[in-house]
Amino acid sequence: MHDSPATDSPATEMAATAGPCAGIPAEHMDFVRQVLDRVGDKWSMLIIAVLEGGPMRYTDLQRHIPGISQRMLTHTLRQLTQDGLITRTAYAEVPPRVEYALTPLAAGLHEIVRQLIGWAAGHHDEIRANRTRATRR
Amino acid sequence: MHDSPATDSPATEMAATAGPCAGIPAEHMDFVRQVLDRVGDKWSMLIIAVLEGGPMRYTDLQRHIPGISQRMLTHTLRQLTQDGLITRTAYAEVPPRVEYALTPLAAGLHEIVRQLIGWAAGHHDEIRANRTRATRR
DNA sequence: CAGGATCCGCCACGATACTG
DNA sequence: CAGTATCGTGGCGGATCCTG
Repeated sequence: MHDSPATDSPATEMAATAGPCAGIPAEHMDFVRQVLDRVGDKWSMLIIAVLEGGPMRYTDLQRHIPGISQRMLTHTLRQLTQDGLITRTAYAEVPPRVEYALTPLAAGLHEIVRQLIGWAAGHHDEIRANRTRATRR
Repeated sequence: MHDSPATDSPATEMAATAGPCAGIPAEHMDFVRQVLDRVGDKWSMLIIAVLEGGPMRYTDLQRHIPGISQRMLTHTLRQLTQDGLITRTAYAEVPPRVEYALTPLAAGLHEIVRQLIGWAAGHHDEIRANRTRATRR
């Protein structure tokens, strides 16, 4: 990265400025990648999806998400909380109780991801066909 | 992967049916995950973004995407071609020439991802603030 | 020029055991 | 109940060499 915008090789035709995303400066790239990674993460979206049904406790989350381990649950929960996508509320009671809930920020993200899922579902058969087609080669 | 046993022990109470996404059957889950993985992939979206500027050759792609290795370029290109997101056209010439181009299918996906990027850019500072705030802890 | 094959480091993820 | 700590492993991704 770090392509000099103005003073680069004169012979080479530049496309990095206009190519990549038609306006996304390279400085934002790493950040966008972080968001994409979070979305592409195996559990993040699952947790958000589950949380859509209302606030939930640690153990409940674990019970509602079949394959997840404590480590990953805690880890993902941390990341999401850190990003401000969910809130963590701990009640100082005799039996410790902690509830996780979505923030409005998460709603916007989830909405977009929902579109993505819709797209995936819509072109499911199409991609499926292409994929099995290549299997034969 | 391979997280969904589907037919598990009868004694275990199932939550996967109603919990996860309030309408997304578990059967589609694995497929949706595959799409999300592809989106969250480090290079896929970069390649698609670069290809938006028109068809491009192997070496050109390599030159336009700073950190990518041949292995990953070839690998990702394969996957995308296999999914029908891009097309591979090889010209039988003395200096071998291969061009990659986007399919209309990719346009739809890229459009959604663009929204995602827009969202990321829009809430960039917000997330950034939350993140640095947690750094102090 | 476009890629296949191979080796390897790294870390994301999972399973287990322990704690406040 | 809600985590933390530690260890082991798989595979993702990079570097390098070689081929059609």
